[in-house]
Amino acid sequence: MSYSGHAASPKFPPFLAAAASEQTEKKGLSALDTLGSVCRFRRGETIFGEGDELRSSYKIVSGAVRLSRITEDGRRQIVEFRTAGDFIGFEWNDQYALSAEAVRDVVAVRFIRTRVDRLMEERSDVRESLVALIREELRSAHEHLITLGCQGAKERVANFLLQLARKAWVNDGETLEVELGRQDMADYLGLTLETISRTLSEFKRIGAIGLPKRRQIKILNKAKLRAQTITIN
Amino acid sequence: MSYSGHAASPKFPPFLAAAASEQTEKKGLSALDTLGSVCRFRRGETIFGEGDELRSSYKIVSGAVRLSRITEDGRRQIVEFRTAGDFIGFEWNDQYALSAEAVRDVVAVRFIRTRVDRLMEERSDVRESLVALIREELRSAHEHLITLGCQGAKERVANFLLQLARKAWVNDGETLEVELGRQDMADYLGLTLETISRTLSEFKRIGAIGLPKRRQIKILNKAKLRAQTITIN
DNA sequence: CGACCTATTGAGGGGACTCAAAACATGTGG
DNA sequence: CCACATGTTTTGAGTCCCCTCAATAGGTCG
Repeated sequence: MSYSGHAASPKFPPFLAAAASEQTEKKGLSALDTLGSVCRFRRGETIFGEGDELRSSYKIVSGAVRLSRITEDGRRQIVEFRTAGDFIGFEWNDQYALSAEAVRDVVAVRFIRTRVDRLMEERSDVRESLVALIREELRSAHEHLITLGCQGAKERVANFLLQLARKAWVNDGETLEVELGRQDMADYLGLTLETISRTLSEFKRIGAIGLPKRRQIKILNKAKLRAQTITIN
Repeated sequence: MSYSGHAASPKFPPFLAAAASEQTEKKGLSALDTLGSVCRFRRGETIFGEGDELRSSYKIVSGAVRLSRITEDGRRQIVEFRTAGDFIGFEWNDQYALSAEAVRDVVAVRFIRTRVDRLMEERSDVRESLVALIREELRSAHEHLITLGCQGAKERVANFLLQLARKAWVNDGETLEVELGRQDMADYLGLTLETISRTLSEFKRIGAIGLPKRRQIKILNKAKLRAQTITIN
């Protein structure tokens, strides 16, 4: 992802604006650009909570966010991770259906809901794009259902890594700069952190991945990983 | 569910029209009524297939439908069951993201997609209602993710039964006329049919449910069932 | 009645969980 | 810079839950 000429500039607001705008255009939502304001969240901070009144939505400029639900008895299911260029909080009406927390430091653009609603009424293209966003979320949830309903641990982890590699997590060539703890991966994949750890260790043993340091995963051999996603059964 | 005075009438089309209309109004989609045509599907019949071009959407008048995805290697995940009053095929654009099959004989109203689109452009209330439908689907998928990601077999089955009881499956007082095979329940809950069978047998043993005959489940004690949904952990 | 499909029940095995300890990172204050 | 405290990750041992395979029972339909 190139930030045109701004990457070298130390000035922050114009840099962010450029990055934000570039990302927004891709989803046909450049009309939003005029009504957002930049904001920041520290790692671990809550952006919004499940059940809270829905006042604002966000576009992520940098960092990563986890969207999750907690059951009454304290079990957590992470529904999705969102990264640079993704939108959060647009998929509901009155209140947030999921909690959003910063997995690592996040820069985002905040949109006041009432203004978004007004824009939606005026511009059918924005409306269409936002509905497309919800549809995409639904598609992704269906994919996730298959993971949790049909797959074994190795399949889940391997698919997850390949999924991350396709998204914005890739740093240089193949190193995933995943600022994700084992517990987060576990809660996303419906496993325990020990199972995640063991599975990653095994992938490392067979040379599919490398684990250079804490919270970094290097994809060494996609074919071997893909082989793990197939169960002979 | 009462069909006003028509229930006694043997004439079919007006009866169906009344039932259909009544159900549609509840979701703010009565404007659809004028452009639908009644159609039927036998048990097991495919209504539409995943990946097919999206030409029509449906409202279910009676019967039940399963929405599912099949993985390349043949595993099936049922995403949702839909019954009388529910809509299917409205949540996507170009092609169906899920397959729909009749679990038992289905009477439905078919809506040609192009006409629905035209109506949506004209009437913002219809548009709103259809987006609300997608949102509801998304909420339901999130609920399902928790089931598959966090719960044990007994919890899944117990919750499922209570869920059915809340929906349109109830016949008389408490007997669920579930025209669902064990395999369907298994594919919905991410279990095997043997586990479903064993779990139901145990619920029967403790007096929570009765299994009067094939494909009928009688809820005898909701409290006991609810107790099964809680794991002391 | 017999063929077929679905459901139940049993025995055994395996995969993921639980509990626990050790290894490793990261941050803090002396 | 080191010593220490804290939090995360890895690894091990043992258990349990659910799956697999297999046989039996029950229902339905010709």
